[in-house]
Amino acid sequence: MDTLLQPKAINFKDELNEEQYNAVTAPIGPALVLAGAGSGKTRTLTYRVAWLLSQGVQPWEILLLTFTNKAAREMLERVENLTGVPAYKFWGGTFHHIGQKVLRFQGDRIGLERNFNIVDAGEAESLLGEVIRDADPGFLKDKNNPKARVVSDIISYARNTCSSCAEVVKEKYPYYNHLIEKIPLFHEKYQERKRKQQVLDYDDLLECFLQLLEENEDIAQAYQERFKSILVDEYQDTNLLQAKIIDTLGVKHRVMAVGDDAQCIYTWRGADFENISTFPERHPGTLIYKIETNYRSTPEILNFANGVIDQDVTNESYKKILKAVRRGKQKPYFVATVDTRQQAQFILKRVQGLLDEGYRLSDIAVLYRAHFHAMDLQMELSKQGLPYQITSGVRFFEQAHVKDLVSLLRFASNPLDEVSFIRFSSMLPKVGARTAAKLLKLARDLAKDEKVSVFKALENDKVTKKVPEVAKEAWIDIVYTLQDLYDGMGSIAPEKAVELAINGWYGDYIRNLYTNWRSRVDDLESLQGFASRYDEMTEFLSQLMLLSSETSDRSVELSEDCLRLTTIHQAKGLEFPVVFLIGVADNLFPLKRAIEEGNVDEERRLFYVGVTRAKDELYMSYPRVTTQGPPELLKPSRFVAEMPKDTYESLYMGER
DNA sequence: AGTCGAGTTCTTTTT
DNA sequence: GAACTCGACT
Repeated sequence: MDTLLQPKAINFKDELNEEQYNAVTAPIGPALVLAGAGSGKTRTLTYRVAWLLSQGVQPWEILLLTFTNKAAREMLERVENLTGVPAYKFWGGTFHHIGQKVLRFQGDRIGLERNFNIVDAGEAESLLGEVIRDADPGFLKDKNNPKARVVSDIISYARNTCSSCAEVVKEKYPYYNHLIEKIPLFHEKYQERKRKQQVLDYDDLLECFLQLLEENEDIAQAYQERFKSILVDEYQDTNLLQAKIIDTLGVKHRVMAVGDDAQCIYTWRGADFENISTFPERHPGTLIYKIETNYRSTPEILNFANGVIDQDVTNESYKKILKAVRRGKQKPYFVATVDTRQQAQFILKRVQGLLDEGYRLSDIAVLYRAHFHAMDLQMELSKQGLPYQITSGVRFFEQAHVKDLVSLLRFASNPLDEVSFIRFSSMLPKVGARTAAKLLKLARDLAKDEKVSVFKALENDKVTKKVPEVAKEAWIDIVYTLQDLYDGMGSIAPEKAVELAINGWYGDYIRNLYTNWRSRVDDLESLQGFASRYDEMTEFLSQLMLLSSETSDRSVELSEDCLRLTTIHQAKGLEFPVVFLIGVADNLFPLKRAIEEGNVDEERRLFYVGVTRAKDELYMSYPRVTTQGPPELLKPSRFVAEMPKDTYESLYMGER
């Protein structure tokens, strides 16, 4: 009977090693899979899904939670290839994505409208800034007080760790102890303000999700019954809030958590690998599976990696030693260069050598701790005309012109969203946040009195006469665009809406504002292309806000074969035949700030993640002098210095 | 009161 | 390069 539903016959025993096979075929029930780097974690998860299907579990009864959008996409793609079951049939995505989806349907139970908007970190910060200015006008002017950014960090950390702002201040920001009353107050006002505007920040997507489940027994039960199996990837990087969501959803003891405590690199966002060690207590009957065979790297690289993580003393709970199966080649290189320019030249030269040996550019990745470490390298690459793809700080959807345009759509979709209103209004001459807020209030009052929509009220004389003279013409144009968008909100597709907005006032505006308006219009057109993938406005807008990993690398899209530059955080889960780790010096990696704050162990785990991305060859390098800021002499990173000398090979460039 | 432009400083990691 | 500050201008 169960063979009827089995889409493709898979011989699990033949295609997996014993460790993987045991985890994949674990009985349905709570399970913890401790999978070391390069041990085939994704493969295990993919086959687990296939195995569940073979046991008669339906795709929509499986929930797959990942940490990034990319991971979710890749995983489901592999499942589709393996089983033939299309990816969309599963519930899969980031915690934020799933939270958004559930809240869209059932958020009304906790006071959310269906068309709530999502604000990104920057918008959340400026909203908080406004709240603070309202509650305490002098606060941000005082240099001794934290900036809105820092207050935002404190609040966010508290929310993600399910603790109070007061506790976070006490433990992580003792020098702000005198603000221990104020910050919770800001927090409270901030929550109110968001709710009033029907906007959610990233943390809300998790927090409200949990709240919904906790306060509504029937909804919680429905999901608990629905999901026969919940798979969680990168479990070591979940925070307490996420762990609670999983525990609530998986109360029927059906969670399989997959992770590696040695790769926990998100504690700054509240991740807590204790979630792993206490998992068996919270899920009685948990079976534990260890996968330690590494298929990725050469023994030399693994030996080095094992040594790196061995120095981490905080983390003894589930010690793993990765076992290599590959044959050796050569030890990792550690190269000292004179400065960042020479470091760049070294990489270019070595890349050329690798190409001669038969590697392709796409086999090679350059990894670093922070984006700005790669600045010189970028310049050198451009100069030499070597194609590269960088997943850089500024992401496609975060570019100003994209956000400007989207703010029109967002306001049309949710007219309570003041953040968006202020954004597009501020583009007008002589209009800033204050004037915009005033105009909106005026229009709202008017709409209420005369029982018309806000969009109609915006064109009323009483409002327009408060618009600065120079901005009047543009104002009317915007209002018409908004009205068109609003009228079509229920009926027109997102693609059409984007088109409407581009052809309206905004299209003219950027042509006059930017000299490179051509490429900006191109961006907006690709946004339109992206919109065509969605039928519903709210879905499209949410995706925009949650898909930050979509990058703005239009210059290289043409050539597939190019060098990859990324931060280690973004390289998590990826592998490359050849890896260059740059900036491997104390104060760069580990970062100065991390040393000062005593977070070296997290940096070490991050270093470990970087090292274990490499399959065949690993090059670590550092500049002896940095000219970023005041010139400074750098020493080799302690992560390398503390290693036995015979685990790597030192090279020296330039004069001593 | 609020906007604008010039000049200055400092860059972590992500949903 | 962006985010901030400061002083001038409307």
